[in-house]
Amino acid sequence: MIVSKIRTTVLTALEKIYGQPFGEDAFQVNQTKPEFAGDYTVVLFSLIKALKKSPELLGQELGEFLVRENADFYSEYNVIKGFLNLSVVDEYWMDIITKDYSNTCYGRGEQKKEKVMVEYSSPNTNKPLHLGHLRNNFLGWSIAEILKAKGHEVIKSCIVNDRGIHICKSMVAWKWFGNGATPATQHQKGDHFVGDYYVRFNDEYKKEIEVLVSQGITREVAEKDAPIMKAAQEMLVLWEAGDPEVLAIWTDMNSWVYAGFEETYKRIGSDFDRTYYESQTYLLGKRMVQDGLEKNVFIQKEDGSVWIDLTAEGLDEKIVRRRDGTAVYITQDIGLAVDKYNEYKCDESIYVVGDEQNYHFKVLKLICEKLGIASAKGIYHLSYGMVELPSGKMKSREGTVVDADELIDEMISISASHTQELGKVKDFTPEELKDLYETIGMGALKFFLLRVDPKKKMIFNPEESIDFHGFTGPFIQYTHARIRSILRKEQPSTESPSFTSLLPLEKQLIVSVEQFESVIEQAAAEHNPSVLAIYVFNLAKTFNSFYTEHSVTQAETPEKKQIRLRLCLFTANVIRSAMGLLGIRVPERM
RNA sequence: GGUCCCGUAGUUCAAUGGAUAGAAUAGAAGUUUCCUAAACUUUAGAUACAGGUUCGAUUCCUGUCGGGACUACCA
Repeated sequence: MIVSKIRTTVLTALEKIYGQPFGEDAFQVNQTKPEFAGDYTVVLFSLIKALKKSPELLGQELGEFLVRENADFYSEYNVIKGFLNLSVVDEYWMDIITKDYSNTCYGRGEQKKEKVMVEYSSPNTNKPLHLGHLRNNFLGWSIAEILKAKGHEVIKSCIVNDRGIHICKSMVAWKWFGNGATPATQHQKGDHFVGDYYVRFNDEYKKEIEVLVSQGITREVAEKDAPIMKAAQEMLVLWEAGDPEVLAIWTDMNSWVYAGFEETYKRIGSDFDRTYYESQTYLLGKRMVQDGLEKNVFIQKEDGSVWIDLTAEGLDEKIVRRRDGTAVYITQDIGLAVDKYNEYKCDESIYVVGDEQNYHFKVLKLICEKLGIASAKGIYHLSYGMVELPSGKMKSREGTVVDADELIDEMISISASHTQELGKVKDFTPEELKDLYETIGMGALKFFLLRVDPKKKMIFNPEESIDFHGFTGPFIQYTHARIRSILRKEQPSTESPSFTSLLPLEKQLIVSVEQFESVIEQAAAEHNPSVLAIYVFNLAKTFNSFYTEHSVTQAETPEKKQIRLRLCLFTANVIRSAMGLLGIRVPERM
């Protein structure tokens, strides 16, 4: 990577000129702003105290030394205030083009020893997926791929939250109001079918509370005593006791949901190496609670409920087992952490879960540490912001959600109508068209959700459809299609072209292409796919400027043509590769 | 009440303490006998407010105002 090469030469120079060693991060190396001459810039301010030099003098001495001692690498320098701008010789860039223009694995790292688990998606089996889940799925999948590209061994996992009081809620509603209906009888996708009963439960629950309140009961008591809520709680106890009738309903309803999920996962490209089920991890969790009780990590209250006291850590008391002996959410997460470690012994275990659960994961990590679970220190909560509507948070219970299946359908149909309007692919077969519409529609959707820093909450306005122009997936896909169109006409020859100096836009393009490796590194280190999205957009933009300004097939000279053909192939490879890390396909034509 | 997060162009997003705060979109004006105009070029437009730290603050600290999350025997 060029930045580390520059860093090394500067460190060597500082040592040789001033006899002072500096650390790796003693100064910054940035790309030079376009309004100044140079490729990369060394920021000198951080060095002036230690060297007792003015920034201008330091810059002059350093620049002069670098250009003299590394004449095969630096061509010239200039100093403006505390900024040393360095130009790299064209031969260096030509060399990269010659060496890697057809390398489809360009920028990917060496195999490392680290083993990482990425848990993502983690659906509840009581409702269909919505836009928030899509952000989770796209992020988790992308981060796993980015870590693979960095060279890590990655296991994608999924915990299905298939038990618990929330599942019992939809089960009770189905039992009371379903009259034996099934997705087949209602011609409905299974996850949507079950989700409707979850909503029905909450509607009935609210009604019951109002009735009780009107009878003079306080709201707090009413919320506890509402018959439908009691029924759900009783059902959970029966479920944990293995009651055959309850288990039968549970098995049926879950299988309906799974069928629905499978369809959606297939469309969005989510896949898992290992799927865990909460119904199988909660027992281990309960054993760990028992274990912790004996170790005095947990305390039991008079009513039988079990807690952990985290007030010394600045947190509260947290329940880990209910009064009636049933497991809560965190109980199974403790069991799962143990399970995962025993099975894979990963160095790091990443949980892709929304930031509303920051507290939960703080607690989980603390509990695991206190219980002496080996994997505790490797637990990393990749906390992402919620997707909100202009009116605020989406709530499944209140039906204010953007349904994943509907949104995907809409994106694909918009991409179809755009494509038809432009009429560039009239010779495509119906199958090819279907594939193209999906590639573009999903590309727009995935890019939309991944281009934003995961940590930040984002706003989605359902009134305005997701864009297909500008900073979008289709913009980049289109750039790729244009390049492929050139390459269908002509391929770069395998003979090395003779050296020609690079024009500014050619230079800009190869500089951008070269950054791919360091961008992967940054994305992996920050667990942040958005840096890749921003990068690949800028690369495409740079290519489009180049494309408008310079003809490839009609280049000024045969040498120029060869260089440009290579730049085209190189750029197309990096675009495909970068988009691949975001889970987005790029078409040959569009 | 306690803990934490966020306030950047009309809008949606950028900016490891660094140069004149970048993009996209919406607005205005242009570009197609020439490799795909889902493109390109030009233009106008923003750091909530008040202090502090320093060579330098969107970034760090304090306060004010505004918004949000968590603090469930929900998951």
